[in-house]
Amino acid sequence: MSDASAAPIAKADLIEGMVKGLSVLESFDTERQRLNATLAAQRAGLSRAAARRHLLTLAHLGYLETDGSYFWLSPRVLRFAGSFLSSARLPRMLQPTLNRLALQHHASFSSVVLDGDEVVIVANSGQGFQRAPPGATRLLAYGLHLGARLPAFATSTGRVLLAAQSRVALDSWLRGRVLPRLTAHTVTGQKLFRALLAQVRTDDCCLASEEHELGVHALAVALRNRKGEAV
Amino acid sequence: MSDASAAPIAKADLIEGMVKGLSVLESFDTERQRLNATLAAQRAGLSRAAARRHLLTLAHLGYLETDGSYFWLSPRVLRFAGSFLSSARLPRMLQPTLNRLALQHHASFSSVVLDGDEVVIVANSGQGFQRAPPGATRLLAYGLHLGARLPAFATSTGRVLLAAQSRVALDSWLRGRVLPRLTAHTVTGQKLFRALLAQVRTDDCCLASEEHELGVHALAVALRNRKGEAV
DNA sequence: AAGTCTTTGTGCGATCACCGCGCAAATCTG
DNA sequence: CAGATTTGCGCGGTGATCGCACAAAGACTT
Repeated sequence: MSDASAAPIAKADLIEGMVKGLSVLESFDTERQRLNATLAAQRAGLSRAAARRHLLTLAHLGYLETDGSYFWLSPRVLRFAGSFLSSARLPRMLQPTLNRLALQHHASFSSVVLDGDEVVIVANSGQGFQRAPPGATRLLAYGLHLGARLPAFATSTGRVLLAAQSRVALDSWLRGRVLPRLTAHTVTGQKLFRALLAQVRTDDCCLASEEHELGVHALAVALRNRKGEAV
Repeated sequence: MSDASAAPIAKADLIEGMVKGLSVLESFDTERQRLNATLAAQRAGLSRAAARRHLLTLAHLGYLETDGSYFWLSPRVLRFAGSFLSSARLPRMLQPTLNRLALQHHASFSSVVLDGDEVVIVANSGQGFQRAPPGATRLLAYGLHLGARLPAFATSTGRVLLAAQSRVALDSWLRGRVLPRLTAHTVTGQKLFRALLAQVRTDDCCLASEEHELGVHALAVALRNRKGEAV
């Protein structure tokens, strides 16, 4: 979605079959993991017959598994993740460092990049160590696996990345965007948010306490290029 | 590829656009990470113009990034990995355990599943700890990130999974398969390999020493359902 | 248990999206 | 600077895809 129409390649000359197919594949998201043809159709926004054909094709190619009526993602989709992870130098270089940090501090560290409205975790280490310290507070709970996505504006890492954007890029990002109140502590007003980003720019780091989820505190610092680290 | 034609859904009624598109997306593999239109065309086996259109479409959808002539995977492909990881219970349940094991033993642990000829890493922990022990031998080197793929027959984990297959499934898997000699220690003969699997079945675990890569030793055990653990 | 209503699987014709060709522009090379 | 090679892209024909409609199966009601 978003604003790719502004790109110079807006020749509107796209392979429709693939657009539909990938939108079907994307309709398997975190909260809806098993779909039948009818559900996938309305999620992907196309007719039931078409959705069924696409599901069948994806299953045939091995990206989905099926019991005949329901479909779910197969491990084959990890092929893309594997290719990406081995190609992008960012996660490859950072992973050992993250592991060391996690080991030393008994906390979770992640590296994220911005993708549209959300941040994507591209490298990760440390969840599962929470039971080590006596507190046993289980800080970072679920869903922080690789590839997980969180709203950029409400996370410390996302704010660092947003603060690093150019003025115009940030303006277009904020244009018409609503900042939903995820918890009682979330900063929501655009004015307030801009001030917050300015603060992040001068501090070169960002602390977010329970703005995205209650009980979760996070601190992020920017890398010369880009990266975030979460506690 | 392979033999999916044996499936009951062999109605040969597939969405061709998506088949081509995904084969383009898959042509970005571990050893070829940046492609231009011409290269992608011959890798995916279609005409240059078609490949270009597919690349453009994928870039438009955000799965690829481009500088105008070359294309590479964007972090968005991790979306699928994220969805899969949050849907499959296997990696979700195992991750904390793997982390604990890695922390306690200063070694790497992975959980894998079988996908075609290869095993895919679905959960992982511990690489990067190699510098902790005095030896500093850096055992498990590169490429063992999530989604990485290794030939099943030459890895301890793959053999455990193969040994757990039914007789007929195993027969069809082995039919006409060549077991290339990856290192001087690789077991290659079909007869020998079958005997090896039988041994694995009785031992319920498998040790592989430098059969896939020199300097790498691995031990795998089966889970009630399925899983492997690598050192 | 039978009838009825909802949901799912699939064939068919019309439509239009895609393929490959070929040319022009750009880039590299000597 | 000219030749050789690669790349970008418009055009028309062709065949793949879409949505409809029907049939079968299941679910629910009374």
